[in-house]
Amino acid sequence: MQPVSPSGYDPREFPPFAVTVDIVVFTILHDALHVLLIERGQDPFEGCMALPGGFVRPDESLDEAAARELEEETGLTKKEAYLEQLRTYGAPYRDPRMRVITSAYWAVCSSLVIPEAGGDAAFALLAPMSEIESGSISLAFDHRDILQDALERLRGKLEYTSVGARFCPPEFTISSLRRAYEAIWETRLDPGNFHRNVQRSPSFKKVRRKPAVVGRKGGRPASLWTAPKVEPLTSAPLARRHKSPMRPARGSD
Amino acid sequence: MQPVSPSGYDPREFPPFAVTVDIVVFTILHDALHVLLIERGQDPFEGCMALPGGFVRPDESLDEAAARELEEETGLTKKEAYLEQLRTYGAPYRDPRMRVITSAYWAVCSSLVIPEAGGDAAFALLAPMSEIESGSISLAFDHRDILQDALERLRGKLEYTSVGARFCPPEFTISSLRRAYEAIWETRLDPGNFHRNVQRSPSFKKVRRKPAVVGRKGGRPASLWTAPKVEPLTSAPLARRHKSPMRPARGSD
DNA sequence: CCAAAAGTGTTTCCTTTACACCCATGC
DNA sequence: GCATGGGTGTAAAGGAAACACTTTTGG
Repeated sequence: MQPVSPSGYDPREFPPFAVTVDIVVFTILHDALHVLLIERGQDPFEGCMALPGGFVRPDESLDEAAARELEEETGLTKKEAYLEQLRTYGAPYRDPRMRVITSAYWAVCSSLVIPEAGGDAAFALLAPMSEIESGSISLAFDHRDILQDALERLRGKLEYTSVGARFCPPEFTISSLRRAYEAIWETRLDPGNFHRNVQRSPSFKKVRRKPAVVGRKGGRPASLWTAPKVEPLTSAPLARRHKSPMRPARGSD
Repeated sequence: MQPVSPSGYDPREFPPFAVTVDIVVFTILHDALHVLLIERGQDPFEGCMALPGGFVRPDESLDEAAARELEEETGLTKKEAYLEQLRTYGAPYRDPRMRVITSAYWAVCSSLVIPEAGGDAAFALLAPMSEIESGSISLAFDHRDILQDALERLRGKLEYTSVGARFCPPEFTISSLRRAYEAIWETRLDPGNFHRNVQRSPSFKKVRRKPAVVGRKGGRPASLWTAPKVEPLTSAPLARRHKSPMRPARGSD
């Protein structure tokens, strides 16, 4: 039989791989970055937490599989969440049962309703990213690595793109966007400078002034803004990511 | 049978995927960015050019497969080339024969000896990236997309990391590094400012002064430098990537 | 000597930063 | 009024860009 690939191998000679997608779903809760985890009720890593995910079907692309799994596990559609491939993990024994490679994706959403656990079905929770980094949560497979890589990617993209806006509802205030940045970078940002940079950025548009949400304590009502799409920021970043963990801002803290 | 994954599927129910790696090997030739391509002699896309690559074996990780294929096709080891995963491409019919997903990698090397084509064996060539972008080369599968994504990643990483040094031999002059930047970004950079930025960067170390290569026409001999590892640039980037395609520099040209 | 490339100094300009201050609202 | 957060002004500090100039070689 003739070889059918440039490297001289016939695909049919090769043992099958299972291909999955795993999704890191980020959201902000109580001014802290959280990720969606699901408790495994089955054999490998039973009782550990794992990223939501599942097998890629024969008729769908990786992106489609990720979008489908995201919707199945959270109800979020492509309109409601940002979704991007992170990287693919393929160590030979990352799944002890068989050869599985997984394309990890990361998603950003502004709010997430967690289905309540019913009976012994897998239950889901939003875990603070800080608890994952501190190692106090047991994670299945190589999901700790994936989460670490996803966090790194998120923190980087926050600086150079408008993806941060996806942590906020479609119409949001500049200060709520700033609080998302502060949560993700674990830093404090100057409100005045941040405000100016959002104003100047062509990625953000002001919408009609409107009395904001109910639970306000006082203070001037904020204008609402939108970010029509996630795109690289031309002109200046909204804020700069610093190496040093915390930078004090003026005023009270 | 019990479901064995959080999403309730048994891996054994799923049709097999073939998994390959494809590698974008970048190098500088005649002050222009080139990539290694191989002519396909077989069925799908016969006569088109394709990225080097091959099937992932059952006992190796994706990174190992990429490193092995790189060595098989170019002779380059991990010491001699930088190698990094780009992303994974998995459209259902990207290979018309069967379901194949491919993890694309990109590599950077300072020099590359192309094995001469023998008989009707697949022959390799270094193609200028400009010719690929202009569309004058027929590429197999989705390899044009992969090359475009790889170029974008390379251009970005050039700004924030020391990966550009891998286009130069282990010991190199600052001006040869600058010429690599100029080739990849298709721009001109100020020699004085670039020099100062390399000097200041902790990622670069000056080695003993040495009379440089033979084919020199005159001019003060340059010091040699090394970049021990590819890492994010602290302090300032060596140069800034501009949106506008060409920026004139002082002096002739 | 001159030409050419390496490397340094310096000025100008622009961005970022820090923070003072005013604005608009709830209580 | 007063507290609170929204939003603007601005001066000082820092860094990048442009380019003049010095250094060191080959011919």
